[in-house]
Order: sequence, then structure tokens, then C-alpha cells
Amino acid sequence: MESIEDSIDDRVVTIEPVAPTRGRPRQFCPDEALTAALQVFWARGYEGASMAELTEAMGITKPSLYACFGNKEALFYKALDLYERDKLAYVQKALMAPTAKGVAEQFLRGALALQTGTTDPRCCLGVISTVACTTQADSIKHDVMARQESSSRAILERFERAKAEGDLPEDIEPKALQCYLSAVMQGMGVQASAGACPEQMAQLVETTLALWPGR
Amino acid sequence: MESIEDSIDDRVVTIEPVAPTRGRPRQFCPDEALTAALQVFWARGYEGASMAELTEAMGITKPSLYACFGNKEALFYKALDLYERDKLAYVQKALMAPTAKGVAEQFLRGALALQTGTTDPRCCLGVISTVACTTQADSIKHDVMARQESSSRAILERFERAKAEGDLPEDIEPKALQCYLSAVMQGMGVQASAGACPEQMAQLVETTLALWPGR
DNA sequence: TGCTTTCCATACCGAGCGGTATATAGTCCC
DNA sequence: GGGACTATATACCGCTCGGTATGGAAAGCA
Repeated sequence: MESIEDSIDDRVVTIEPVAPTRGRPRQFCPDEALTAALQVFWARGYEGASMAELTEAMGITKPSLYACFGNKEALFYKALDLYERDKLAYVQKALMAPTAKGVAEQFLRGALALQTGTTDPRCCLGVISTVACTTQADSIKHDVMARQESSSRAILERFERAKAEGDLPEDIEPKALQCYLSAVMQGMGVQASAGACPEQMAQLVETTLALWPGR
Repeated sequence: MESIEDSIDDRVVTIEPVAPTRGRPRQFCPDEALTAALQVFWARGYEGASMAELTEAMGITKPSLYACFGNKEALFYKALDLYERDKLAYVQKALMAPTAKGVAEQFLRGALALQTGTTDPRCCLGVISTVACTTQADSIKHDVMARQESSSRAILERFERAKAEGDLPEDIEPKALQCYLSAVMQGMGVQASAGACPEQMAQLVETTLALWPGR
């Protein structure tokens, strides 16, 4: 299997910045099609989403999909970019909260809102990809893990600053607290995937906040 | 697709209680084969494990597998029984701890030991099955969720008793605390699946215990 | 009106999937 | 020894998978 480095390198959510003026114009909107593809990947995971499902949801045929997006793997990466941009926008805002507890609150409430909404699939796409990609798609898994790692590092740095600023007790290790917060959010994703009711997940968030150390 | 009710109903880990004295004797040990199958399911999930992988790991051919275990679904259920019996034995012991915090500690340390061992796959088979079964295998998913639900109920009842006994603060809801503990353990599974190092996971356990309310 | 270029629709490809038909090998009862 | 019976080995089934070849349709340019 060949790598698709070139299609990974220029990761842009907008597929075709400038429309070619020659030839038959395409009869679908790439952004809308990508949004539909994201819904399918989000609901079924990378390996669980078949090309038949994808093309049907996107409203296009397979040759159109391959011409526009490359292949299944490249399509997933572009959908992942869209996911990060649209659905994970709360991450940047959360990191700017004034205290460590405020950061945790923003993260937990953001994840809760994402996972108890009615329009989008439940669970976190990252959790699905991390746990479910086993057979061939470990390049997918590694990429998703790398993205999660970069966000974990941002939280860690924020918590280190918080400890310096006195938001956290002396006996709390920032790294441990970041792992802990990540674990709670990932656990939320698993429970959402299992169909937990929104009230329970809200209780989970409140409990975590009630037990949070420091301010 | 036909249901396999009959093979689900008589769930026994030991496959054939009495060996038939007639005909050619089978040339493998069903229990050993099932143990090998469990390792494959555990590493790859239900849908990720192919019959080719399973038969190779079990050291038998496909007709032997089908004659002895039924089909892939029945094999998974029997492997799941074995998993619960062998790997989740700590659950029963954990419920008998004297305090709520003791229960949580036993659960967290049991899950930690299971997920940082070197011989077995990481992550929790339940988490894998809950998150990863999307396409056809929702009967698998529902069965796994039902088992998890029964264990959740046992924790809930234990926490209700703990609250009556004064182990938990008044403002802590047992149901919320059970969801919280489950989420932390499921999050541990996700991180183990992502390849987190044992030290980090141990820190996660310690942090959770340090923040635990009550005694 | 050609001609080039790009996109769409249908049908198809090899590979792998879960599952099985068939024939052969091995063990007990008579 | 000869059936009856059961397990094994090989080859195969229909199906779906991701991906593609091919021919025709729609646009700009001449």
C-alpha cells in the first residue's frame, strides 16, 4: 500500500480554492459533501464507514468522490480537519479561562454540549478512531492520536501555569491532572456511544467539577 | 440473518461438558482454543477480528471452529464469558470493600492491573465492543452494554449502601458517582488503547483516589 | 461546429469477508 | 473386519469491500 503523503501534507478544509473555468463544472458542493462525509465517519468510525454509505450520504458517485477527495483515507483526514475546526472550536476558548477549574469547566461543558446534541452523532470522533481502528488503519489511528497529544500538551502547559499561579494545590501534578481530565472526557465519549441519557452525562460533569482540586 | 438464540441461551464457558465416545476424537482443546480466540477479539474487537486470524491463533481450521463453537458471534459470546470469569474476577472482590473509597480503589487498581499487564491486550474488551461495533454487530454491542449495565447497577447499589453508612458526603448522588467512576475507568481503557505508559495510568488512578469524596 | 477539458454514470476489478460442501481420516461398537 | 459416527482438510460459495476503466455529457475556446 502506497502512502498518501502528498494528500496529507496540504491539509486544507476547503477542497478546491479556485474553480477551474474549463470543462464541465462539478454538480455538487465539496464543502457540503465533506460535511455529510464527516457525519458518516463520526457515526461509524473510519473502518465502519463504507464507500457505499459515504457516497449515498454525500449524494455523489464514487468516481466523483475519488476525483475530488483522493481516496477514503484522504477524505477522512479532510473530514477530521473540518471536525476540529467546527466541533472542537471550544478547545481554544477553554484554554483561555482564568483558572484551572475554569479550564476544566469549559472543556467538560463543551464536550457535554457536543455529545448531548441532537443533530450530530454522539461520542468523540477521536475516541472512536483511537479505539476502533485496529486492522489496517493504524496510520489513521496514529494521526488522530498525534492530534489528541497536541491538545493534551496544551492542557498540560495551561495546568503548569495554573499551578504557578496558585490555582492548584501543591500535591497535584499537572501531568496527572491532565491525564485525569482527558480520561473523564474520554469516558464521557464511551458513555455517549453507549447511549447514556443527557441528564446522566450532565451529572457526570457536575460531579467532576465538584471534586475538582483548587480554583 | 438468523438469530442464534439457542447458542446464546446456554452460555457456558466449558464448551462440551461430556466428550462423546463415538467417532474421531477432536485434536485440540476447546478451552485453549477459546483462550486464544479471546486474545484476538480483545486485541482487535469483534468486527476487526477475522476468521482467518482467529483460526490461525486457535490452531484449528474453519470447519473445526464452526463445528465446535457455532459461528463467529457464538464464539465471541463464549470468549466474553471467559473474559468476565477470568479477567473481571476483581469486580466481585471490589464490591466487598468496607468503604465506598475502598470499592473505588479496588476497581481502579484492578482495571489498572488488567490494562498495564504485558501478556494481555490493553484496553477493556467492553469499551472496544461498545465503541467499535457499528455496522452489523449491534447485537454484540447490546449484549456487552447489558453486561456493563448489570455491573454498573451493582456499583450503584453498593454506593447507595455506602451513603446510608456515611461513607459519602450528603451532597453526593450515588448514581452520579457511579457514572463518574465508570467514566474514569472507561477513559483509562481509551488511554490504554492509545498506548499510554503504565506510569501515567497509575498516576491517573492515584489522582482519582486523591480527589475521591468521603472515606 | 469542432475540439479540448473536465465531470458523471455504469459497470467492473481483485481481494478479503463469513460460512459451507465434500471427501477423507480416525475411533468405537458389533 | 465392517459399518456407524465424528473430526479434519481442501476447496469453494455468495457477498461486500476499496478502488477503477470506460464511454458519454456538459462546459469553454476556436
